[in-house]
Amino acid sequence: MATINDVSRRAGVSRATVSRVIADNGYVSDEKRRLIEAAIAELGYRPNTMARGLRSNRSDIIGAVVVEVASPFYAQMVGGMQKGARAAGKSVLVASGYAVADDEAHAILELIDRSCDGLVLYLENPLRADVVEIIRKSRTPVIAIGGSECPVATARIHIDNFSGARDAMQLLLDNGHRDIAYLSGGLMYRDTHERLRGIGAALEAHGLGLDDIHVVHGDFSESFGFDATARLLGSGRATTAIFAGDDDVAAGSLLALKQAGRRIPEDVSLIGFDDNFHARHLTPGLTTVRQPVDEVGRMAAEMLSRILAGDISQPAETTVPTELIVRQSVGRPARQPRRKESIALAR
Amino acid sequence: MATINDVSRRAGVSRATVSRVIADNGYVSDEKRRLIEAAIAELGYRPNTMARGLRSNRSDIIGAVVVEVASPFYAQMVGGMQKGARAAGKSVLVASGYAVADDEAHAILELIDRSCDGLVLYLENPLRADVVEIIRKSRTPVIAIGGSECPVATARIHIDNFSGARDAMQLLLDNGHRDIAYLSGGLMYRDTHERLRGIGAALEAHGLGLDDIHVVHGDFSESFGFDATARLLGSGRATTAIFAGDDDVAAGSLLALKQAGRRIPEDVSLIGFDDNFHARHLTPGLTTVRQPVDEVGRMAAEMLSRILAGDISQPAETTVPTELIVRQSVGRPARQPRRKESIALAR
DNA sequence: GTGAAAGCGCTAACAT
DNA sequence: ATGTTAGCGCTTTCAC
Repeated sequence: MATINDVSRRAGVSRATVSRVIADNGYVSDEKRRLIEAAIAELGYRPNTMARGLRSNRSDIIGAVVVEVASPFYAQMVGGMQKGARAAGKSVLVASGYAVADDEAHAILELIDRSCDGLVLYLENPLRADVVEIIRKSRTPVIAIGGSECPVATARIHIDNFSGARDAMQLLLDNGHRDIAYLSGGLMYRDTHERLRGIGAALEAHGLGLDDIHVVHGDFSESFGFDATARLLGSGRATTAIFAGDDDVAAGSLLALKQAGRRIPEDVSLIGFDDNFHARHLTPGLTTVRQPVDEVGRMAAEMLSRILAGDISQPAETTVPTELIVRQSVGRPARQPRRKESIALAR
Repeated sequence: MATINDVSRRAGVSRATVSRVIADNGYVSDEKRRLIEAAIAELGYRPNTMARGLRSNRSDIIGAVVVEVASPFYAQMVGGMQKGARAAGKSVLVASGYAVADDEAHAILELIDRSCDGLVLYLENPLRADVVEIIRKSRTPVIAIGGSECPVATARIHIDNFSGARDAMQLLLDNGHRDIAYLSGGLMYRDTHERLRGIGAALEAHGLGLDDIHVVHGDFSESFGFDATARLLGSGRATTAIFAGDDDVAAGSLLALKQAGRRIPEDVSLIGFDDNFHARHLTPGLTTVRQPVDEVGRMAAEMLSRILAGDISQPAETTVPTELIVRQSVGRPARQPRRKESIALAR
């Protein structure tokens, strides 16, 4: 492999001048520039990223920690980051934190060790103290997305779970539902709390409170959706609508409803969260709340690039709106002999 | 940030000895080792990967090019690679090639420039000649997965599309179907050809040939599935079973069938390929062929690690089996007045 | 505008 | 078993 030395010799200039051409900074006369470019082409020279990084202390790599790259949600986010990073001539190195504190710590350390210029962190656990220390020392800018608190974040991108959940709940209420179950994700997630607040706000607007619906806590998984729904149906509780913590939960819930012979939305309405790839492929199409995941990823990478370029005029906190996607899984509840007021309330 | 110099000074040894401890090679007395480890801990020393890489010409990074990280199929594959790489203490740097020759070339060059120790390539286009040259020169080992030819591959992992397609077609034939449409992916993919061969083999075993079914060429997309199926139905052609090129195509096909009021599998049977996440969530559950994508990713990373460790006893070519996943979308065709032999043949 | 010189932090011969 | 030495390929003052 040709080195910068070979190029400089061939072009009859010093290494410094070649360096100026590659990095495209400093003054170089047109003549020498042409000579150098010719030499580069002839030799098939490619700058050595390691040597560059060692010397300049930059790697042009953005490190990203997500919960699990293999899952569509995060994969899309990473895809967005790649696009944003590419525009700035940077690459993305991803590590999965598997929502486990030590794995997350491990992932971050790995990225720091690789001299990532900046980090995008989607964590599910509070940062381990030693990791906080190391990030601080390394002076690496950090963009925190959603998830848990992050004391080292230079900026934060945050999906508007509050409004998303509020809109979803409002849709159910506006349709006349009053016997509603919310299959919530775990309380360790900030998302969960925010969504609960959003749900509370929607209920309040209808003169109700969280106590008036049935909240079940579990996790963001299909099996939770299935089990919780099966239990719900078995309990004999009147439920005309289910709000699932996310689309995976909704998929499980849907399966349980179908197995129990319930029609959707005639017997039970169902609404999800995320607008996963499969949401529209469920039958009926799942009404849900879209989180603009790819866009969030792109934004994170772009923000980081700007920060790295020395642009400090970054808002510390950005909120990205969600969008209600109406498909076929929500309808009006059937007349319910057991609760007269539900008819009265349904305009 | 502390350097190896700080550590050596603090421990009262030479840098070389510290290096031996970090890299865990060469002889170091227990006493000095203890001293060094203490110094490392006290200083919070972390080796600089760039310096290391520059000197040793290894990066412990595996580069991967897939079609598109954001898509669930490749995301899972990358997830598998991460797992395999992690076991060997390596990281995975992913780039997307978007199935565009120049993007693929660009992605590979980027990974090579980053001094990846090895590459895992899932490409959809023949390698550009200059890229072949550069990979050769860099002497980077390459694992090629599926897709197109790759003249620089050290080893090849290959999903058994032939058997998968053969099994799927056989299922249809065994169920008594004779009026079958195959909604194929593009002919530029090796996968497509192999599946066609598999289909041919199944047909042959039943005394038939490819001419006896209706093959439509398109791409691996939901919209192709929808359009092709709509056209099929509009043509008045008798079709009792549709074999979709992949599960996305199947999803589109299913939608078109439902919109046309066809019952699945009573009126038309449907089979897919991939076993995507949503395959089981379609209604009815989609019978399909599972490709063990994550496992392929893991294998690729492990193989590469072994090759990098100097283990040459690698089989040059590995084939990973597919698995027929039987759900509810395939059944026996209804009696067909138009073709008596289809009843006779169905044992 | 260009070159000379000095290292970035580490590893790998080689010597002891 | 440990230290000495000589760079890996590049960038960046600092002169001129």
